[in-house]
Amino acid sequence: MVNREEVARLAGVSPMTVTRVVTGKGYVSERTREKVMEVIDALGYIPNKIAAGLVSGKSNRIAIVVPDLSNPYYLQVVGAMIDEAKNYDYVVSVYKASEAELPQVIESLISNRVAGVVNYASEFPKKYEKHLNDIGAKTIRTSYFSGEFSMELEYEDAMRKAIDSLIEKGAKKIIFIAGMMTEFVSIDQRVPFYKKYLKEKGLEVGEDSVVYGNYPREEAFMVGYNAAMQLVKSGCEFDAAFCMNDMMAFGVINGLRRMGKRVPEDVKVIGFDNIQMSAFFEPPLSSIYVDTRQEARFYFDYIVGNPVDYERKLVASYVERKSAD
Amino acid sequence: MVNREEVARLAGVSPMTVTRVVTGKGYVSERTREKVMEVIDALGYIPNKIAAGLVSGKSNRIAIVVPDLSNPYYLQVVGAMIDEAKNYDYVVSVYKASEAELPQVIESLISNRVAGVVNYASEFPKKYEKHLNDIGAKTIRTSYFSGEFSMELEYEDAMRKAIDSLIEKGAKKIIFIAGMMTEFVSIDQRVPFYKKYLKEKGLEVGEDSVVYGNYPREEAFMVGYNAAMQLVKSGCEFDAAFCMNDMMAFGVINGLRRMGKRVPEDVKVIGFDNIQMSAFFEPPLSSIYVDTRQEARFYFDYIVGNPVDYERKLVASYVERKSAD
DNA sequence: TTGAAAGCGCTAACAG
DNA sequence: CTGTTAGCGCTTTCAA
Repeated sequence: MVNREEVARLAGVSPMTVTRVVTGKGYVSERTREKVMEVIDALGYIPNKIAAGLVSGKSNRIAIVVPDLSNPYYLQVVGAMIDEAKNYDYVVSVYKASEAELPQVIESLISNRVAGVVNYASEFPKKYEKHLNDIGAKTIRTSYFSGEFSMELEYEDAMRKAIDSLIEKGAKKIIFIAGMMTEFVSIDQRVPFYKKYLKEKGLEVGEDSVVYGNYPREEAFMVGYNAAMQLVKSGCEFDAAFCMNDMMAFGVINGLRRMGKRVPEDVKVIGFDNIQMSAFFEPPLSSIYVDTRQEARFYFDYIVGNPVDYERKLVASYVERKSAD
Repeated sequence: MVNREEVARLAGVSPMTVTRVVTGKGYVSERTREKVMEVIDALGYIPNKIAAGLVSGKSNRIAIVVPDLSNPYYLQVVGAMIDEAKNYDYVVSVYKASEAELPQVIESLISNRVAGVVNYASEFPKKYEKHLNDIGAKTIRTSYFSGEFSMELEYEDAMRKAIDSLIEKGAKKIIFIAGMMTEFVSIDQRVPFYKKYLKEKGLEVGEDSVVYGNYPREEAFMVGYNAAMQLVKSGCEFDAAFCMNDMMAFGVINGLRRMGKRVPEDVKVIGFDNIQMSAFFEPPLSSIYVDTRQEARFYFDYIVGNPVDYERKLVASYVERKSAD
């Protein structure tokens, strides 16, 4: 493999000059730069970033850890991160990790000196806090779990609109299909707000109003599907369901259908995330969402240390479609 | 950041001994090993793989490059690769790259000394062949494009079954929605076989029998959606459609519906990949697929250099569901 | 079974 | 504007 030294020799300069040309840092005369570039092209020299990273202690890698690759929402975020990363010559790696696997993944990230970690999987193990700090990695727990990277997520307005609309259309018993284990949901602001607002509106909120589940250990779709079947079998008389994400909502709709219920006639369904498919599903799915591109941009600005001149706040919107009509 | 030297000092051994304990290579007495492990745990020492990689010239990273993150099929493969990777302590990074972006991505992979690249995006630029070879990276172009990593993909049997079934149910004009640009499809074996077998069966195969498109520049779903609308608008009298992948098929079904056609009554639709959703879509989608886990296993065996004692051949299956009934 | 020396390819810091 | 020196933290190789 051709290295800096070889380039330097052929170009008749010192290795350091080659570095200057390659990194674009420091002064190099136009003539020298051209000469060096020629040699680089001729030899097909590709700098070894491993070595560079060793010295500088930095890498240009950003990791994004998700619990469930079958959920298009994460991929939307990943996609947005990747697009954003191109502007800064960063590279995004995706990891799938359950809560149990997270430590192993984090350790690997530390070994590899990532520049930043966006973690949708679960809490960062406390144990690695110092390490992550030592290597200067910026950590972000997804906003759903109000993390160390503070960004305000304004869901309440959108949820209010959604619930108002359901009530207006005659909904009496609105279920929240959280689909996750209790511990997960407990850090999320949506369930508490749902309860609060329903009470405010004088609607019934019972023990059975929130359905927990096995997500992300199980795939969102299946969680929703099974939840809906269970719910109907148990004789619960609900006429609307909020789902923690769109994939879950698709599962719920299919589960309901399987049990002979019609959406939206018998049960109205609303999801979160507004993934692309939602507009095309049958029936088109109502959903609440925040702008993924924006979300990615926030994360990125934080990780690369861009000066932030805007308010760190994401406001959710409600999109009504046939599934809640 | 605590390093090998510090561990060595506290454990009263040489740095080299620490390395031996950490890597598990070379002889260390049980007593020494225990002592070292204690210090490692106490200090929370995490080896720096960047440095290790620099010396050894190897990494434990495998890259997988896809053209379209919104296509669940790729994610299924990615998921399978990740699961497989765990058995070998490898890490999988995912990259999204259009044909134009591929060189940049490959260059980055070379700079970072990846151990292997699974490339679904497009052809490897010839230019980097030598580099990839120099760093010992195993390259795999996806099997769809009969790549340098030879693995036989047996689609014909499944396609034959699918087409037979369509004909049996009265299909007269079967369209193939390739959805990709011509150059892409030209390396794929499916379109030629489709044409050949249709002729064999005495069915009409005209200019308009294969629909090309903008995938992966555009998302599969949208490509399918638009293709279906166009097709109907153009007055084409087709009664069945093969789609290059399931997401495209979903798009097609929704496009048809939009134009007032019923699936499967007016048009029968079959996809490729058999992603999880397909079983739950309305109507459930017929599909042709190969076993993703197996595919991932093959790739992995090749990359890590496992001895291969099985035939490198993947046989596709046809799953019939309501969309083609 | 353990240790010492050499160096991977690069950047940082300083000197010219 | 360009070069020199000194490592980054680890593995490889050889010697004890």
